[in-house]
Amino acid sequence: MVVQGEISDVAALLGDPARAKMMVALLGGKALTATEMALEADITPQTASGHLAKLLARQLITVQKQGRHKYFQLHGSEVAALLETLLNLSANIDHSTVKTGPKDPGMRQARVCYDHLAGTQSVALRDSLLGRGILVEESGQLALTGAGLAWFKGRGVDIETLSKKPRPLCKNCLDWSERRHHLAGALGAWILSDLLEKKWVERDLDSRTVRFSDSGTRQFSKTYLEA
Amino acid sequence: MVVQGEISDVAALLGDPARAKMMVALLGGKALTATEMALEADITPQTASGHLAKLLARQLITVQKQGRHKYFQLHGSEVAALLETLLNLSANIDHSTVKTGPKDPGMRQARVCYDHLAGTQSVALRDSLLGRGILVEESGQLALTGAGLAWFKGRGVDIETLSKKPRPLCKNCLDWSERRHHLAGALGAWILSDLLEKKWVERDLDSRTVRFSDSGTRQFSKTYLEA
DNA sequence: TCCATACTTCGTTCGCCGCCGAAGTATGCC
DNA sequence: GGCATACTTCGGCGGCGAACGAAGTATGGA
Repeated sequence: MVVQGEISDVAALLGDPARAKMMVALLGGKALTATEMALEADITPQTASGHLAKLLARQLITVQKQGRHKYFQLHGSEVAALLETLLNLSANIDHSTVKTGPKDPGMRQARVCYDHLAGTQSVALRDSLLGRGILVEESGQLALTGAGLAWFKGRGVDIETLSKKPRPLCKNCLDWSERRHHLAGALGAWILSDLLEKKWVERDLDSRTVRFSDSGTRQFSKTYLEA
Repeated sequence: MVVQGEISDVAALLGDPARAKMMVALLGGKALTATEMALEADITPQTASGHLAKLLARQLITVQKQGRHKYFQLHGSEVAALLETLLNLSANIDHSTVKTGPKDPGMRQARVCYDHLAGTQSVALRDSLLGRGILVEESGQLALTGAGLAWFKGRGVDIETLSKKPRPLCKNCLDWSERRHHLAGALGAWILSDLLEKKWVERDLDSRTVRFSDSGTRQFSKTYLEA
């Protein structure tokens, strides 16, 4: 009996189309039930149940039981990062002819990437923050400047608390559709939750798409995009 | 016929134990021939040939033909990063009881991680550079300081040239055996090649292990580890 | 020219695993 | 209690694909 975890075991779990679909569905960040994921992957609940048991055994996902429902989530951002890497690598194939990313224009424009925003809007956001000296990029790494610290504090962000988390504050994340970096990390996560709380954007019920309201677009643009 | 690359296709390639072994063998950074990899994975050459064709089709590896030999390598550091992530995730399983990393003490101490150094020595290296103000870490991101720039220039590193490459200069890379970060990126790669060129370390012929010579240990310690 | 070596292609076997139907357990609502 | 819903377990079917033997194609050296 093999005790040591083999790299092929983990990869094989993601190598099944149904399981992969289920995992990508979880990339949306929402906790999903077993039946929801079964629908997502076009399989019966009992098949999904088997898959979920395997994913749990390898600790790629976590469960929370709530009455007769079981809510599944990705096991931390490490697993999410693995999925992102896979998405980018699989999109890279034959990059001369194949259009990258989703076809849905709404999803191209703005979608959830585990816990932060992705899509054209989010690439524009990163560009703007860099252009205004709120963020700097040094040898491929993002960092908050002193001016940026003040700026975010003025917007009500508790940077000290965010910094204490065991994850980078700012992080580049390669955008699946845009092929450019957008802002991830604790700060990226904060911005998304802030947008949701302020109701500038609204999550689609059954996809990763997020929709900007009319006033949300205006306010987002004024706050984050205009110099 | 599916044109768009599916994430499960890539994962499935790494999901086969034989193929996974072949890919991990390439993590050593050396180009290998088909038969060498067949030996590594305990399969016959014709089976390996089939695997390699599939890996090539998905552009996870590259070939270079040289006479009757074919030399295979990983297709860039993106693929290497994917393998690293998988290694770490699979080692994470049952972390309460399972010893992580390799059993070979030499390999624990120093080994090659695609193009840079890994193992206890390399973790010590990063700690020392941070402690001496040559590198700084800001919200999980490594960066070279002004003092560090001067220090590396004094050691003959052409930082300008290194910075021009489309990859981060300094990068944290989670160490498989140590579970702590070591130094990766263009600078990490430069240090390894410098150690090899100066003959302070020598690569093992058929593993990822690198061995420090007696004088190499002394000089490495004096140069990089002592304040 | 002849042989050895490196790699590939083809055909066959065989085991694993994803899948569903049917039946079983837990939970909540009326 | 009775019924619906969510999830699980079991058993058997079916197909994909990894593996090797055998034979075929390049390359290099004697």
